[in-house]
Order: sequence, then C-alpha cells, then structure tokens
Amino acid sequence: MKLEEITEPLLSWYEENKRDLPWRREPTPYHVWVSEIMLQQTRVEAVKDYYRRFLAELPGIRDLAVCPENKLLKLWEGLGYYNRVKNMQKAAKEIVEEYGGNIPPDYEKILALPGIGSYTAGAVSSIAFGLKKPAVDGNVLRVISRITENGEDILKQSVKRRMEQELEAVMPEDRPGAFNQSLMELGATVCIPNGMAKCDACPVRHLCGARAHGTVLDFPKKAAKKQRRIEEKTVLLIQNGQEYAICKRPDKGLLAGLYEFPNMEGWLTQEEVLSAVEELKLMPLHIRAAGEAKHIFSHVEWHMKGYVVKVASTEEKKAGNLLFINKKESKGKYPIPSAFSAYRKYIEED
DNA sequence: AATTCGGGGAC
DNA sequence: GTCCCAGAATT
Repeated sequence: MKLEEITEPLLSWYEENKRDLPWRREPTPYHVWVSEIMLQQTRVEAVKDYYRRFLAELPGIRDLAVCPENKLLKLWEGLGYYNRVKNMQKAAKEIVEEYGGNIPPDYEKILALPGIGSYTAGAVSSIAFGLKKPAVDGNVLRVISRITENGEDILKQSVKRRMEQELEAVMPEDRPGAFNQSLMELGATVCIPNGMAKCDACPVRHLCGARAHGTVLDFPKKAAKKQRRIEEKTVLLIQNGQEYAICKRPDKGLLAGLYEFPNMEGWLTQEEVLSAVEELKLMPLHIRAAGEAKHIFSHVEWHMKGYVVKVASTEEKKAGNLLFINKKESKGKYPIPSAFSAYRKYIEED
C-alpha cells in the first residue's frame, strides 16, 4: 500500500467533517501558534475557553511580549505545563526583537523559537503559512501506525522522526495544512484511542492494514510507563483575620512561579506545625485539622494533610516570603494550581 | 534515551 | 483505578 493514497480520501473527508473550532475561524499565525501551544498534551474541549480568554486579553504578539508574569500565569491557571506559556512569552519577545513582531514564514526559524518543537513548527508552518511540513502528534502516530500496522513503540523519538520523513514525502503541495489537520481530526474523532475505533466512518478503511486483519486495538504500541512516586505533604492555611498566607514557588521545576499555601515535606503533628509557624515569626493562637487531599500529577502524587492555624494579628502584609491575601485576591490575582483546590475551597467557604 | 514537566475527561 | 491527550525541554 502506498501511503500517498490516503491523501485524497482524507482531504475530501476533512472538508465534510471538520469541527468548527475557535482557532479555525481566523487562522492567523499568532492564533494558530497560541492554539497549538495550548493543545500540547491537552484536549480540545479543555482548551476552548482558555483560548478565547487568552486572545481577548492578549490579542497580539506584542501584548503577549509585555504581559506581566502573574497575569500570564493567571490566564494559564489550571491548564497545566506552565512552562508552555513562559516559553511562549520568550518567543514573543524574540519575534518582536528579531522579526519585527511577525512570526517568520520559515520552518527552521519557527522551530528555533522557545517551546516550539517539530510538531508545533510543522503545524504553524503548514496551517498558517501553507508550507509543506508534517505535524506529527499522538493522533497521527496512532492513525499511521494502524494503517501501516507498525508495531514499533510510538513513544520513541526515532519512530516519530521517521514518520515525519515519510509523511513529508507524500504530503500534497497545495493543502498541507488541511492534510495535517485531517490526520489529527481523524485520530480525534474516528480512529480514537481507548476503545473501539469507528472504522465504519473512516475514509481510509479500505487502505488500513489493522482494519483488514482485525487488529486495530493492537496499535499503536507503547512502552509501559514507570509508576509515580508518592510525596507526603503538610499544607498550612495560616489565617490572619480574613486573610490567608500564600507564597511563590521557585521559578524552576514543578509548578514553577505559581503560588501555593505554605507547606512542608512529610506529615507533621500539630505540635510540629505550631513550631514551624513560630519559625515564620508568627504567633499561633489556634490550630485545627483541615482535612486531607490527594493530587495526582503525571509523575508524582501528593498526599496532603492540612491545618488551619489562626495567628495573632500582624500589620505586615508580608512576613518573610509569605503574602497575606483575601478571598478576592485568591480568585483574581494570584495563580494557584489545581493541586491546592481542596484547600482553596476550604477557605472560600470559611 | 529517559525523565520531567498538569490536569482532567472517558472508561 | 488506567489511559492519554493537536509535546517540548532538560538531563
């Protein structure tokens, strides 16, 4: 079977069946770029509202380039992989400095920008600029591995690279953006993971090896992932009148640059919590348990126990690296990740 | 080549 | 509970 035979049926099917998505309305280079960054490892439905809000606040590349970090992270709050938006701002500054504020219509230059790898460079190049470059994401890897019955581990970079080469060789010159999107659309709506693919609705079922042999569910192959480690944490809701303490996380690593409730490694007893609060130059008046919570990241689990600690009134808005904020500020100003949602809720009900 | 980066929806 | 998502950067 020649891979290029999929082109015509896919393009015809795509024109009839493509979803009406926000970033398909006005696919400027900036719009395509923002959408592709948000869509990295993130479902379409989760992205839609973030996309609209982000562009309403930052309608152009120059707006992104000069946006304060807290506002930027607030626009991304809850979406995850926060380095995406930090890298996007770095790239925006480069685009302003190096390219006069416009994304250059050049695959290699796009690929060189922070946060843009082969997939995103291919997507922006093909969709926004009509360049013949493939955009191989998880959907495409699944679709092509089923059609060609390729049993290699799709998590390997080498497998992805080869698929990019093979697709670039058979892509149509005239509609590369539609071609790339047709493969992804097929993977997202027909040739789906986790469960039965809707082969009856597939425009290339007559070309699909796995379909012919009844082995669709055997593809793609992926290596087993290693299990998560567990971290026990104690979370403090330090209450000063109507305000609660938060602090800023380091600017590298997990949840970099976001805010959190003060917390420490391990499960502390009430006595240990009280001494820890005193270490912060605060005077605890009362302590009570605030419940337990679990949060699962890709590679680690947090098992948290919380305490509410009322402290004697301090005039200071800041104490050490602590920052006392009220409910409204926690909602509107400081980006606090979902890992702490159990304790944010706790405060909002207080 | 492995690991580290979030979060949530579908099953 | 598991899977995996329009992946990229770092180690």
